[in-house]
Amino acid sequence: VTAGNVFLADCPARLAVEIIADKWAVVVLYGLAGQPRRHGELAGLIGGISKKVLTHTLRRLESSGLVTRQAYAAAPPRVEYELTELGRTLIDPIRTLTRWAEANGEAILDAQDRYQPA
Amino acid sequence: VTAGNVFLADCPARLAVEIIADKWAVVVLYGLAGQPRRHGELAGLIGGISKKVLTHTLRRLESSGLVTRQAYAAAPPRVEYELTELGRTLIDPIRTLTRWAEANGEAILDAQDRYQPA
DNA sequence: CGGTATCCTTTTAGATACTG
DNA sequence: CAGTATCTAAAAGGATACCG
Repeated sequence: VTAGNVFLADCPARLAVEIIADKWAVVVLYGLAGQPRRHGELAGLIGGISKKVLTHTLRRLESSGLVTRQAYAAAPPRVEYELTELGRTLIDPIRTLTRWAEANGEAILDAQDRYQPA
Repeated sequence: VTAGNVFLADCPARLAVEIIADKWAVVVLYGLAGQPRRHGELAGLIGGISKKVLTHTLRRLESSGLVTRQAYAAAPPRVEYELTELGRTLIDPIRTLTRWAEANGEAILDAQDRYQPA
């Protein structure tokens, strides 16, 4: 539900954007692209994310139908997270974004260095 | 700087993603797509954003080289915000994302309704 | 290993009032 | 109109310890 090209409050598109407009969510989804991953494996790949936040992020993605959680009864425990069909459809848009980021990250850092508040 | 398809901490792509992985930043950029906009005009289009947060978001986008701010000396004041060349290159990736959101927003809402914590 | 629980600090954001 | 200042509430996130 958009007017022209601008979001209106409370439209579905805006709600969905709120889900993915999250630093950790994007990084976690990207980490799950291609193959299922275990909790600790994801933490290692991402770097700098605490267990608490990773778990919380995964739960939120799970509750939104983007990720599945599969626990295998064993000692030590083994839990695998995997993108759902819906989650996989998000990877392309994310890749578009990360390609942009890789191409323009330096430009942004340069701009930040040069920026003088008026 | 990525290993396989996963972000490593502190790479430029990750930093750039942090800039755009922000609810308000995405919405504001989208609001500026197509034409320059005044402060109050943006606030009205977006809905539910306070002046303080809108100003802060615009400053951050400005400091990252994505938006320019042009103040015209007059009474009452007139300030226009416009995407930079760099900012305009971000609109396509954002559109890809919002198209996904519009197509899948309902599916996410449904999943959230059905979700039962294990 | 994959969590939870607790504590604490930082960040984010809303409301309101005021200014050039 | 566009913004700043102040205050406050709420959310996010890190650290650490503990549990099945």
